[in-house]
Amino acid sequence: MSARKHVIRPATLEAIVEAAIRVLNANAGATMSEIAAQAGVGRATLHRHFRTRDDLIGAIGVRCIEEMNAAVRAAISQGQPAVDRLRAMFRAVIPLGDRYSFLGADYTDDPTTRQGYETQLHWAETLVEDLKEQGDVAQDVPSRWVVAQIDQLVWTAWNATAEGYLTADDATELAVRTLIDGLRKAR
Amino acid sequence: MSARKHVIRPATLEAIVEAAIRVLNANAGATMSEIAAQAGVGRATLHRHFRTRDDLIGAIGVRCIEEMNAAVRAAISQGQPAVDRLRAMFRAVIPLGDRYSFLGADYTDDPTTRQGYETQLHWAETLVEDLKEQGDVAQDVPSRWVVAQIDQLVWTAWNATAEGYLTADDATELAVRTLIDGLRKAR
DNA sequence: ACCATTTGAGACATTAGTGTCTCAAATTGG
DNA sequence: CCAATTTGAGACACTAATGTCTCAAATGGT
Repeated sequence: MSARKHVIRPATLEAIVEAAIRVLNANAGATMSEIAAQAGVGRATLHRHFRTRDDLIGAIGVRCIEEMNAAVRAAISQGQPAVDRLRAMFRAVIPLGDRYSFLGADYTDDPTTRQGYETQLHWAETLVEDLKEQGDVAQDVPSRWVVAQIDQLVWTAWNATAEGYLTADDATELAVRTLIDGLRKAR
Repeated sequence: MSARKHVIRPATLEAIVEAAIRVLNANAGATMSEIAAQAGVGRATLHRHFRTRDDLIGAIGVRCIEEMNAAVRAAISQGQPAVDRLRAMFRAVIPLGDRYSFLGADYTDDPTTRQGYETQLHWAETLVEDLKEQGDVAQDVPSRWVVAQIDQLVWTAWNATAEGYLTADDATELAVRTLIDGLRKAR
């Protein structure tokens, strides 16, 4: 990101970023041409505002992560019990699945992205600690396992809604239930 | 796969396949040169036995899937209760994680691969049906969700052992427990 | 309506990877 | 130990994508 002489037009920026997210989620190896075409923008314009492909990927990576962190922050309130925070987090993040799922595949080493990711991780870790304290998760389960499980559940839940066999709400409920109580039977 | 005039030497074939699996798991976009180098083999030899890159990927894809299916088949016996089959499957598959994890990323449309994948899926589906019948999984949970969960658990479990915070046995046990009973507390 | 500035289109050089080929050297089986 | 055949190394043509540049045309602010 950066433009010296050229100032990007907001509409152009918007078109590029949205197209890039859309296209890269469909195909992590998509080319600049494809992205430009989908954005309805000349390929040169892409390079004008994002010198290299990595710049572009880095920029939208940052955007997605911040979008996600913002959604989570907006969805939870401090006093809530841990399980409710977990549920709120799922509810906030699952609808965003189709926007940020490319982040896993198109790995970037951008420092800002990495930092945003650290924030998420840290947030998840404290959530897990709270879940343990309140007896929602057994103490003997490694926290890293729980965090990994939460990550995977978000992905599975997004997939389930994308494939259409669950609504976002049902997926949220099922994710919480799977993590805490398992699938044996409802309680 | 296929060689008209040249017959591949078993040692060469082995070196190539193993290197390809290793390298592609580390980096799904790895080049033929990298694979050849890692196999200690000339790049031309790669092309001699696998005309195109897709041929190579297809071939090792088939190999991995068959390896996996064989491991599962060997690990379970017919009369077993569903939960035990589930456990046996985890135990058999988790150690193979580092070999077949590239299959998800480096997507191939090879018909044989696809068929092997269908076999796995079908197998998993009947397992889930049996789990439901025996009351290990609630009837109201969509089977696709359960299958997806199992898939994810294999991956998470492999990851956990790769990162070293769980032994293969502990990961197996935890995976079963997570799926059936959830993480609230041991029973 | 004008002027400054961004944009689109296309030409261009560059790079990286693929796939083919040839020939000398190494390996294997008999 | 010899003959047949695979292998390695390098040259080669080809393709696809990246990134740069220029200039005419569209756009937006005033």
